[in-house]
Amino acid sequence: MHTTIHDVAAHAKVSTATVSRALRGMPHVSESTRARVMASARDLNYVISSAASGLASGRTKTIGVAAPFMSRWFFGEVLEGIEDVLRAGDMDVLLYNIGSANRRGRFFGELPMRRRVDGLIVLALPLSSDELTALRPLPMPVVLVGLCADGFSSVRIDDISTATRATQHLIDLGHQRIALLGDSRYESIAFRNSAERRYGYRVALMEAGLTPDPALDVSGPFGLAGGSAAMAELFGTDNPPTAVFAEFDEMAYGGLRTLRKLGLRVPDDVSIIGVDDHEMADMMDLTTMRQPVHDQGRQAAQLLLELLDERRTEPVDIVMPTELVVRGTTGPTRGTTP
Amino acid sequence: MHTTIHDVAAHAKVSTATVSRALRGMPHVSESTRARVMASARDLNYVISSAASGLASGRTKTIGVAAPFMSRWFFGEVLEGIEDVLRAGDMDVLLYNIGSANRRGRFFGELPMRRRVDGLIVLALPLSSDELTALRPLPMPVVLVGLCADGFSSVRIDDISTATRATQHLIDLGHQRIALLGDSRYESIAFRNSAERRYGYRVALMEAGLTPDPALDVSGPFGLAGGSAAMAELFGTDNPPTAVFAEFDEMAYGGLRTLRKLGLRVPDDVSIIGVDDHEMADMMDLTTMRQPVHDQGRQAAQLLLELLDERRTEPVDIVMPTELVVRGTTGPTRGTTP
DNA sequence: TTGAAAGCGCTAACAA
DNA sequence: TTGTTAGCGCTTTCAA
Repeated sequence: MHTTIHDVAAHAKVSTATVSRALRGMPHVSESTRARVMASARDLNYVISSAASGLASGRTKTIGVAAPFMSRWFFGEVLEGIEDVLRAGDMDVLLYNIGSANRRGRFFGELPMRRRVDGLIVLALPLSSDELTALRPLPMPVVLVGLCADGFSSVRIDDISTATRATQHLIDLGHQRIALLGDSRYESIAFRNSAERRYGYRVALMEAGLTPDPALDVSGPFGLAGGSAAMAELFGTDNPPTAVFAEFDEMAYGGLRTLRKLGLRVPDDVSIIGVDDHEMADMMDLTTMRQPVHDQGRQAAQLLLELLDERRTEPVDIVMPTELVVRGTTGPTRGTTP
Repeated sequence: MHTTIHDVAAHAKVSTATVSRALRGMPHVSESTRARVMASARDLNYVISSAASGLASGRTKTIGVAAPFMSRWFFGEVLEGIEDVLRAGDMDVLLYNIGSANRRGRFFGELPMRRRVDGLIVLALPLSSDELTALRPLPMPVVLVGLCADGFSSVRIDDISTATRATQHLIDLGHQRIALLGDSRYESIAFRNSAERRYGYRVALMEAGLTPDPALDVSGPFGLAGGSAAMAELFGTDNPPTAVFAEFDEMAYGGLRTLRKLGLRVPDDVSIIGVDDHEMADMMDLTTMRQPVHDQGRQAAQLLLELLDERRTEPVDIVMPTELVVRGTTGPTRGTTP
């Protein structure tokens, strides 16, 4: 059927043990033997059986990536970064979509990846403490992306200071009534990103001597529609804001649509700033806090590789920088600038 | 270390063969035995070793998904559909990013997925005939998404008629000078989507008695920037079009940006239509030909499962419907409507 | 530096 | 319906 290590061994006139050693680049194989083995492998079009190799060695050369969605920009970018680094490290990537409550329950309840992967990357998922507890005894390195938790390695941005700087940008432009447009989905289990961005927003207000107005704190389900609805809520009141900090660019887009429909001009009537520097932000001329997304994926994968070969043994929390990108959706208030 | 099938067998007081049968839902196991085995497995927190199972059975319960990018909207949507169906069929998804020439060469040259997966889905990738030839002898079912080729199963839309209908929509509005804004990347190896969309555009023009003007056939690399540049090229001439058919929504967005920068109004000065109904199309108020993306992923996975358990043995070419979605970027020409 | 041989944890005949 | 047993194709001692 398939060429096996035996075929290669016979062809190269060595034992299967030597083939195994030669092909994996292990020491104590003479150069001439190694060359002969590699040539045989190539000639016979040999591919290792990962099942056999995994069974014998206990290593799968595969890492799992778990995420609550696959179709969102953030995921694709991070995944690409992860795949890049892992493939270069000769690892495969196995996907776990744990978007639905069902899937998610199974994933943390049964931990079906246990014998399937050598390591795990968990993506931008708000984790309950039960879920973290489930993950802790896993006999493999785990890296979180977009969040952090005690005892786990992680790669993320500083959501608090990012939100503070975004809000500060609006304050610097003279705005006083600044709304928060947030993601409502995970309020119950305290989605860190969202909770921290909200916190950072409040910090900026307080530092400027402004009092957060609960009426200016609105949220909707993540995405364009949620942003759209939340913005409509803000402008359904008689004392709307002059500026809005949206927790995610994609929600800002939805907000922009609502503003346009209401006939409000941006930034003349309302300023808006997001977070991400999403691929369409430039197109939408959206002022935003840029975060390195692709690189977070690369870093996470790199970290996992280091954890795997024990170049690193202690968990680390890698915080990547964010950057204010000023575009056309933020400007001075009408009130303060003549 | 880990609980194995032996532990479960001992605990349930049966042989490992019976455990294997019971857990896999095979026939000829008494209900009481099956229940006992399942209880033991649960009690012992047993997870099968896919390596051992794969080695013994020859099946990996994994399918590979190869794509030239991970970070694009189309990929994420399709992937989500694929993952959904496969996970329900108890299959894992392994990722192969073959975006770079390097990766791509290795993938088709070595076929590293040979012993790793039971089936393969190839995504929206223009395949050279050499690459198709490399794929053909694979001893596993292969399903193509977004393209089709002799002897392979596929799921796609009819690019030709989709382009024809898009162009027809512009013609119906009275336009005569209609440009094509295309993807230049794969011209050399005849990227089907692009080539067929271009062909469909020409068909519509000819049928309407219009002569395709080479000056109105522009292209740039896929994406916002490419669309932007191609549109600039169109309006750098002294006889620009009154309407533009963009092969992809994402290129239409880029085109829209250029039009806005040039101070041209849409649709008063220029109409534009895309293909996809990308997630932002509604936001951008873009008229487009909608294609079912998530569903193409689901269908492809479904097809693969059927091929795997031999409910289906012959390749099929599934063509999914597209639909004109009229929004605000297309309207009558100024010339023809007073 | 190389080889012989004992598993790794399952599945699949075959037998009972 | 259940058990026995021989592999599946590697890796990894241990010896040579």
